[in-house]
Amino acid sequence: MATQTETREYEQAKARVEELRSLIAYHEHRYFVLDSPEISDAEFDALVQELRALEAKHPELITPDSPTQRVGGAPVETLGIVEHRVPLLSLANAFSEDDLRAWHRRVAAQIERDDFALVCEPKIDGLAVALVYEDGRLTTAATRGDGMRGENITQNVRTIRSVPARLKGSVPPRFEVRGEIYMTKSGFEKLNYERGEAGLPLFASPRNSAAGSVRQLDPKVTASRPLDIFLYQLGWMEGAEPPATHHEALEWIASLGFRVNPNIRRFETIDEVARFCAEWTEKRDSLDYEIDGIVVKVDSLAYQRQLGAVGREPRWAIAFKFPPTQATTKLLRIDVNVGRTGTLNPFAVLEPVKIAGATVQLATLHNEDDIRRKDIREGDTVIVQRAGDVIPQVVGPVLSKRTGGEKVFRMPRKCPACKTPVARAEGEAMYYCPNRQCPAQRFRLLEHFVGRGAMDIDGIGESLAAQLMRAGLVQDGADLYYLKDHRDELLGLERLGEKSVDNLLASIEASKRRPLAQVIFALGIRHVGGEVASILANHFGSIDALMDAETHDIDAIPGIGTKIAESVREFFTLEENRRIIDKLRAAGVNLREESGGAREGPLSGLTFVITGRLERFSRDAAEALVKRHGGAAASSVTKKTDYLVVGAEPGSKLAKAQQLGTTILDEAGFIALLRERHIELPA
DNA sequence: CCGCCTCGAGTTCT
DNA sequence: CTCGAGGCGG
Repeated sequence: MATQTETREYEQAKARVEELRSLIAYHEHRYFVLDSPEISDAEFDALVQELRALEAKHPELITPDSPTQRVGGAPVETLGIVEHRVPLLSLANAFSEDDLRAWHRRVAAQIERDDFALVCEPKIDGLAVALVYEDGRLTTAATRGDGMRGENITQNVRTIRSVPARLKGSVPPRFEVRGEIYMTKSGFEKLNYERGEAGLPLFASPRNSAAGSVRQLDPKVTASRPLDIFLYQLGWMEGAEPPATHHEALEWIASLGFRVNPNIRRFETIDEVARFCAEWTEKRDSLDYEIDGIVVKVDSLAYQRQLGAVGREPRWAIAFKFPPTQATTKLLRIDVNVGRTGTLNPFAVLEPVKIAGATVQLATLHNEDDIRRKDIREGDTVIVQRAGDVIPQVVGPVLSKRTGGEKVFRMPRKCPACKTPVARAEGEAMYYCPNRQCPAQRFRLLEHFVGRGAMDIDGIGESLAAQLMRAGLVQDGADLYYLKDHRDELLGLERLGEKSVDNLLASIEASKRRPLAQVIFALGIRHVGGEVASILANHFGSIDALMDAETHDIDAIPGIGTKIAESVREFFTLEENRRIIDKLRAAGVNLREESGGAREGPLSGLTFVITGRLERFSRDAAEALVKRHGGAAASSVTKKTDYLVVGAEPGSKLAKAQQLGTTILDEAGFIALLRERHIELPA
């Protein structure tokens, strides 16, 4: 009978649907929580597709916790209100180590002992949520709200892939876990970039972005946002004995398949806690999510009960807050610099503001498109931060502080230095001053010529370079080699006595023996940096051979394409540039490759990236050492990187390497590796 | 033609 | 450190 066949098919489908759901749940856990997938993305997608097809055929098998429902249900009119069974408290803040130790003393006094354990957790800058599970299924997710009542965001939280919709094994019939929903920095950047392209208003920060995403009425919007979650506390539970300590509770939460932050540590003393806080103050930027402090909690739940709360703040926990690396200040105006290649570089002139220990007054703004994308206007109140704790950066305007008197920036039509009309090449982001005689360009070119990696002449900085040009003593780098005939004029310059003139002339003299690659680099040919200069020097062996080369001769070299070849060719066809070469030659500057450097060595085939500050040698010296022994030194971490060598205060490269699973060496490890391969270290 | 990998260029502050 | 752009393989 037909019905019998149908029933059998239905039973089979039902069984397969169940199986697929548990398979998918398992692999999602491997991928999103443990970060170690067992199957490829394509294989995973195939499982989801199969489930989707079965559900389409048998809609009655669809349940709200099915992984296919993660893309989001129907939009709602408004988010409902949820009453928290146990209020979500806020935390007292500690702004210094003293505050932290004072808190510890108060706790010790109240429980009458000082040998209690503490748990430290990075304080994620996101959105606090409470998740309620009944019979192993997620039934309610709510925002913190005012601590007593929050908004119902269950539909939206179901779209976050690392939140288990159903728990495995035997679990208490009802319990609540608490955590923080956040957006990764990389996800935020990508999202904002896409919003900019689509002409949508930008989010100010990953935190804002996460909050906005979670409070969407349409879960499909939430599903499209790169959200994730860390759980950090057991709210309440029924029908089972709760653990005795906070860290055991965390272990239990992790064992259920929730994501728990891997950087949580348990300590016995406040000294260790203080050290932990200090460490993270330094390396907070190495994570791909924002943290604004460290939460310190008393581990024992019995002590926690004994300590209780004052008002809305528990006495058993405190938030150690990092000094802010972001601040708001006024953007006074946008000025424009001219680079050595003629590029016009806009930068922000800010009302001075202290950020992370330094007073920031200037910040680069890259180009006109970037300013427009971020909608930054002159007169705006802006958020400023120090990327990697160093380089100041304008994040964006504070729209609520707009008065209407702000001015939209427009790139000047004429070069600010020489008044030549500027041009913007088709499809390029930068404006150029096309005038090769532009004084600003010549000045930057001279600075480049004497700089490190180029002719490396000590004693010429910004001010002396400017004076030499203003006095008419130097027009280009080659003129430096004729300064010895103008001793008297040199002595007439500011802050230049007999002794400094001698030193200056000596270092100019010494620079005549730089290798060919550095001379080529010093010329400042567009698209020719240190790397390309080195390739050209190796290939041609002398300036003369390079000067006489045709475009196709240069183009044929691996690593060199048409753009570079044309740029080199154009440089040497210009009379003024050939004259510079003549002057260098007449002065006795080395214009040929001294000797072919040994390329093979014990590090052949290995690629190193060096980041942070090393103790034993400068980064340049370390890179030179690697290259001298056949290795390659790259500037950014990719799949091809074999070793990341990490010094003090590393930046974002460390996170990238951890993400890719690159082997990470500290300085001692690096030195050990060199010794192992019998490489002598410089004195 | 697209996406990945490298390199080039400009930059801050102490 | 950042972004943009050149080179090149798929």
